[in-house]
Amino acid sequence: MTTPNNAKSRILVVEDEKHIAEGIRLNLSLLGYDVAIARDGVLALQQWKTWRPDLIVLDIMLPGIDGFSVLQSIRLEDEKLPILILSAKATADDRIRGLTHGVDDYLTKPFNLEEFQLRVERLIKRARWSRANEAGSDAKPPADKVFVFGDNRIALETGEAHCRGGVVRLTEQELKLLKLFIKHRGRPLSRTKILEIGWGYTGEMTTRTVDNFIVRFRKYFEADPKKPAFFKSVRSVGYLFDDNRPEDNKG
Amino acid sequence: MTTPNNAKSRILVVEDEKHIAEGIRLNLSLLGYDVAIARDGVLALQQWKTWRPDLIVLDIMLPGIDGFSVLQSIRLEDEKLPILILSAKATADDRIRGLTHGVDDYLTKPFNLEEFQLRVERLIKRARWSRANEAGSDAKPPADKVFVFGDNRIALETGEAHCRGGVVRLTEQELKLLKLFIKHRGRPLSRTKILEIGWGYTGEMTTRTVDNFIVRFRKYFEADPKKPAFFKSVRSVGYLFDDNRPEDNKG
DNA sequence: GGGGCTTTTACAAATATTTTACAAGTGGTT
DNA sequence: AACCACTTGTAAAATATTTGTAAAAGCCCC
Repeated sequence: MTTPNNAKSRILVVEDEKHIAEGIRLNLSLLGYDVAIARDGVLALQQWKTWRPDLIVLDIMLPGIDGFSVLQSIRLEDEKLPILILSAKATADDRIRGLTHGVDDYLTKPFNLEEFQLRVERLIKRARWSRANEAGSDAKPPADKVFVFGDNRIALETGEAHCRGGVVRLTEQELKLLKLFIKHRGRPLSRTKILEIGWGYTGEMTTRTVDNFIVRFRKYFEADPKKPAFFKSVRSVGYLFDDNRPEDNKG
Repeated sequence: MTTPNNAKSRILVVEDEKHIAEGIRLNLSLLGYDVAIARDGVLALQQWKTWRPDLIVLDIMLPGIDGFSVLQSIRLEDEKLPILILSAKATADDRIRGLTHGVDDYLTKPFNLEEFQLRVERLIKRARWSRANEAGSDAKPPADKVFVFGDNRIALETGEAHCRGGVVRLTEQELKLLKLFIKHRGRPLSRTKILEIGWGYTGEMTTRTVDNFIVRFRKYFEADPKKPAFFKSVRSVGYLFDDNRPEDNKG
């Protein structure tokens, strides 16, 4: 499967046997990764520091500093960087030793190439998910003080809502829920999620609480509560707050 | 404000051999996890739905629906939930099959207990990192996955389908089935498999349910529903979703 | 103890899914 | 080509599930 890579992920291969290293490099390159090779532990650490790879494929048997030391050294500074160990021997004890030190995956040589590729892809994918929030991405600024949609104007600080029909003072819970919807505007929110975030409930529960709030919101803010334009329900999921912004300047 | 996320992590163990299951439960409990056991595939899916575990330990050989169907069924709805496979046999092919379907880790029975524990902890830890940004605090994952075929555009996250004839909001079941087809595009899917993965049914059954969904899909997405270009039927087998992609790169 | 919320309860209404029933299609065999 | 034994397509009826809503019951704070 071709991955639509915006930025190629970087993989550092630490392996002293040149032909193996090159083989791996070739393969990962074909998968669309940016690959670098380090032939010993010192170079590995150096590369890791300067090049900041997204994944490290690490041979355990290395000249000089051995793989485990490299591993531990890295883990002192980066807890999350995915590391996949390649090893000739692999007793349970070896694997345990690796896992204890924060290895993510463990393959024994000779390994099946396809399996290797799949494992690499999986690790990279997971790391991406993790990293998503790290950089803060381009989160929509959740509106400063006043949020406007349709004919409605809501002062998020004070909870004063100007809508068709006059001014309403929103209650605390209403405001909380409304903020939640605003934050997630444009995508469906499951009832469970809503209850979890807004109420701290957990697990399965049946309550019509949320629905009642929705009813109220629709009364306040919808031109025709029977045909909601903003607070739409998504059957068997929950609700979707859709502020029909004329132009959604994305990105 | 701060979400009440102090709760113990939940682990669902899917395993039919009672003494193994209990052994695992005991061990994981001692590590401080909340453990539940499901003795077959159907129960597993049920538990997963209602209990929302943070990790699933899945035996492949199960009575009724097999582990892979359970796996696939879950992956249709949750891409990220960490899943660790336990299996008696473990050829490279088995592992590849698992990894292809989004398995996170693969252990062969009999396994070393300590290794098992370490792997579980690692998976849980990583999943926590990933989950941090989910909906808990801020922001939204940047990319919506959109699948395109013919004149149709389907937002897989929200279930909004743009097709000839306008936009349709797909129902849960439609979406689930559609994802299943997309995942298996180009390959025929037997009715039985479809029912197993998409519905959790097991055994022999006669129902026209699937066909009805197909009818609907064809109505939504086919230029000429009578001569389907995408949702083809394969006589005496089932259906085949064929997105006529110009080129399917990758060998 | 009253007033203003919030949550639960209890149905009615809306919508989705599954079954039923039958028409239509397919392939193989004479 | 006509027949048979299936298999698939489809609509409509029957079920099942999910939402909408009001009214009753709980809570909490003066």
